[in-house]
Amino acid sequence: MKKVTIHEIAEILNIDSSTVSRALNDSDRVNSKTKKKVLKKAEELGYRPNLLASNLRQNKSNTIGVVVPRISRSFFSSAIAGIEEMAHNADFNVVISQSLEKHKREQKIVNNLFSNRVDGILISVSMETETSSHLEILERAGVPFVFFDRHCSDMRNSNKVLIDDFAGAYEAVSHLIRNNCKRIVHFSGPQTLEIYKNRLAGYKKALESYGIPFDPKLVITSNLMQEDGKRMAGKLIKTESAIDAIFAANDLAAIGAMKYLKSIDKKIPEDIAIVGFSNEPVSEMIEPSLTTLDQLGFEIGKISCSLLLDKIQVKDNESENKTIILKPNLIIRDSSQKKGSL
Amino acid sequence: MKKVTIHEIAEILNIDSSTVSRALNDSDRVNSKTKKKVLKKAEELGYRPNLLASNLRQNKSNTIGVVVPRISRSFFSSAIAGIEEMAHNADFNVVISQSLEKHKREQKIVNNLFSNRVDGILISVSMETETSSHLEILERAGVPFVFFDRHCSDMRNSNKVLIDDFAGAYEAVSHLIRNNCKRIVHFSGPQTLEIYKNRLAGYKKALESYGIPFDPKLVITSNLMQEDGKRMAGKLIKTESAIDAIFAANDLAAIGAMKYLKSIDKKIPEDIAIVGFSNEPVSEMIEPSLTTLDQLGFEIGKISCSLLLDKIQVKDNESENKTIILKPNLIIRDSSQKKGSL
DNA sequence: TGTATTTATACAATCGTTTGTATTAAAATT
DNA sequence: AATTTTAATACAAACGATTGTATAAATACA
Repeated sequence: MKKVTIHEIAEILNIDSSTVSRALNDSDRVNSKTKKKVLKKAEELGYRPNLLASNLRQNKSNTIGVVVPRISRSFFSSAIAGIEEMAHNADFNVVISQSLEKHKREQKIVNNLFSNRVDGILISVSMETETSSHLEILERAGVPFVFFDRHCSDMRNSNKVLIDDFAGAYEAVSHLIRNNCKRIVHFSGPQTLEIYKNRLAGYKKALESYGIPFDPKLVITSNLMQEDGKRMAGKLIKTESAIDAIFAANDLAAIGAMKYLKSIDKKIPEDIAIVGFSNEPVSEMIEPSLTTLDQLGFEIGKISCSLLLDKIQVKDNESENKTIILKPNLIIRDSSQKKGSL
Repeated sequence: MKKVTIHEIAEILNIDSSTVSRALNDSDRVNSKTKKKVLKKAEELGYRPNLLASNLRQNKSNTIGVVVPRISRSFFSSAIAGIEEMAHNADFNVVISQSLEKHKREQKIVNNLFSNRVDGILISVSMETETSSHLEILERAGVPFVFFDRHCSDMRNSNKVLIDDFAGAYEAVSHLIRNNCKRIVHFSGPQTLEIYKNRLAGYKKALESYGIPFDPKLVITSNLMQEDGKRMAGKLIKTESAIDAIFAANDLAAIGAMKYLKSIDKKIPEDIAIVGFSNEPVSEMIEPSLTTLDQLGFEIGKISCSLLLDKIQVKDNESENKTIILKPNLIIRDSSQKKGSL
């Protein structure tokens, strides 16, 4: 019923607890016969080390904390898979928390991770997060952290692994243009988030490159839920009859639009071509399958974790901060390829 | 750079650390003026309690551990959402781990949670897990745990919150029959798993209730991937031309079948009605939207967490173990309702 | 005024480890 | 045989909080 400690083992074997500790940690300061006795007794009693005590003493936890907006989003669960693979290889534990896009919860989580003395933190901030003040505590105490995908732009000097949203958007829109689309709508997200700003910028740049004038009426901002996609598509069809493509800043909004357009008998991609962003699993299941940008979740997870582990291991805490940028992959499916195009 | 402790605060204010501790915990044994001084200084120095030390001393962590096969499965992420809601209300923290369906990893996770002295554990076991031996350590030390959805059937007496797969399948098939379906195919899963056995049994029972003879040729077992669904549908169309409905033991296989049937111009639900199982998000996004059984992930999460919190709070550890069984909800969508039926 | 009570704080032990230093006995070296 | 070295273990102080008990000063009561 009570939890077994090294002291009990020590008492039973009539040796000191420090010897038991060293035996369990396979130190060469203890005789191999004693080691065997200790190991046997520990096994027998079902001994499990108290990591609270151990971590407290050693001032490290061999654990990294991960903070994401939602674990259910495919990009984030893939990233977590990558993080766990890398961390477990290095014999680190991983604890996962989700902010549910709330800044308050994110703040609480960071404080809690810090209070539990994790060795480092990987974070992708919530939509509500505008400043990095809740991370100051980490800087002050020298706890290394790495942003992935979403970062705090007010923090001039930080470690981050990002997706090149600009390049992704540019490629997506270029693809649409090469498929003979001329009036291309962009569904954009909250402009507080860097990523949506960059996707919008990539959209504009692509238009410019191909000599298509930018029309602000074709950019609509929302929270990019499926319902938003439907609603926005509905509004557009009424006011802008000539549109021939939609580039949505996420898949959900793209799918919402697609459903609405199908319901009013628009053909996709013949009448209106659609491209999403994120490569959610659903994007290849719907019909027509959705062209989208894969954000390399697993890859990002691995890379950012490896960067964090580097920071943790070199205690030289003034090592240069790093920014790594990955280009998303355009996955071309059926929703964007008008026949007769190249 | 160094982490702030109560001792530093004590030294600066020239008081004892025990007073600082009591001040921070708002004890009435310390003068309100002193409290204010302490709080102000703590804030100023960016003090954050060391929970390793605090939990060690108090022999509790206010944390519950959650073990699931994969966080990316919608059912599990919903369950986690339910767990977190309930836990946070009760001021408990939640740490999430995924076994990735590996028994070895599950074992490691359980040991690690125990070593970190979580107050209780919620677990849905991996596909590979056949016995409960890796949970003995919890029983021995009196750490309460609750199974949800998937449990260890070798453990005679345990706390668990389960889905009534039999009833769900029965309801799904009854629904098809009431929609004038007579030759109903069942896509079943690995018979090693309780859940698939029960779904098959529910299917049989429904047929029996409505006086439809059971035909073993209409039951096909696979791993229920999307490809399996396609393949099985293809085979069936060739050999059993009279079929008018499919009840698949998961959504993926149902969607695979649906895609194949659409590709050969079968009308759904007019020619063939389809029902899935699990209510994956994609099931309402595809067309026609898929009738399926919702497994009440959020609900299960809340209920099992509440059960666990009860066990944690009554230290009387010989309180009766509980089994709670929830009936899944049939979500009727477009894929199963033949027109002209009731 | 002297004693009892209250209030505010200090002291010290504790949680379960780890780890530097001290101790003792045995082995190796001279 | 005397001394040094090595090996194996014991002792004790940490890590940072909590908490029971002791103490001192201030207030209340007689």
